[in-house]
Amino acid sequence: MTVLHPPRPRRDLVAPDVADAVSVAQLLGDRSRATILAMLADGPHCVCEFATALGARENNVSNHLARLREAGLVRATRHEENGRLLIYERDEAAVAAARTALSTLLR
Amino acid sequence: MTVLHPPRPRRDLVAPDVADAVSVAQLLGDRSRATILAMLADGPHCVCEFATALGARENNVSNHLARLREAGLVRATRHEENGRLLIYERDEAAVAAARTALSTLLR
DNA sequence: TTGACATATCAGTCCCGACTGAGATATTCC
DNA sequence: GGAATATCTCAGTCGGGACTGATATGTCAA
Repeated sequence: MTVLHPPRPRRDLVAPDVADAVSVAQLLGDRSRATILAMLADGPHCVCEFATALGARENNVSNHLARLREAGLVRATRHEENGRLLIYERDEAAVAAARTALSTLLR
Repeated sequence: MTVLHPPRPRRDLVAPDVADAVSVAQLLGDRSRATILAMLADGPHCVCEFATALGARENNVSNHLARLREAGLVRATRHEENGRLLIYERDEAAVAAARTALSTLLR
């Protein structure tokens, strides 16, 4: 398997734009946020469920959810019967876009 | 669109294992490493080509390549005609596994 | 209305990881 | 052999981001 490459390095290569994929990867690069997104794959959950599953404090989890919210990957609604609970669910369009960005980067 | 969720939070949820996807995401969460992987999508390159394309110093790029090497995503071989050059190429199997891990996380 | 529950916000601390500078190793050319 | 090129390694610095502690906001129940 011969490696094809000019004997003289090219100095005119331009770096592709990877900004979108990088910002998504930064979000997924934290265990708490990755776990949250994985748990949301099979339905919505409230903050305290993430906290107990992760063994993390709720304000900590809340911070991570804020990051995911600002990125548009999740959204929050109040529970209809128990209004104390904030129910988080994935924004499937945004998640699909994130998946595409990462897949494209590794294409 | 009604949110389905029990009025009492579940305390028995177990966090899924996301370790593989997280470590891949941590690698992609840096602009330099993401750019390197993207550039490698269309053929091998040497360190100095990444450095010029990124506007980064070569020892810096070398550090990022070491991280990618340790993760098994890339490998290095000497150039046949110009042995001073180290040619990096992607390990397509490892890249495919990384893509799968991320896609599964966002499934 | 008071208290408990669920979550958010904010300031402060701390640690990991990206970058720098310097020096070492490997290869080619003269 | 010695100079030049290409890359690596390592110690040190610095900033961003994750966590903590405390407090604020909103909701329900008695």
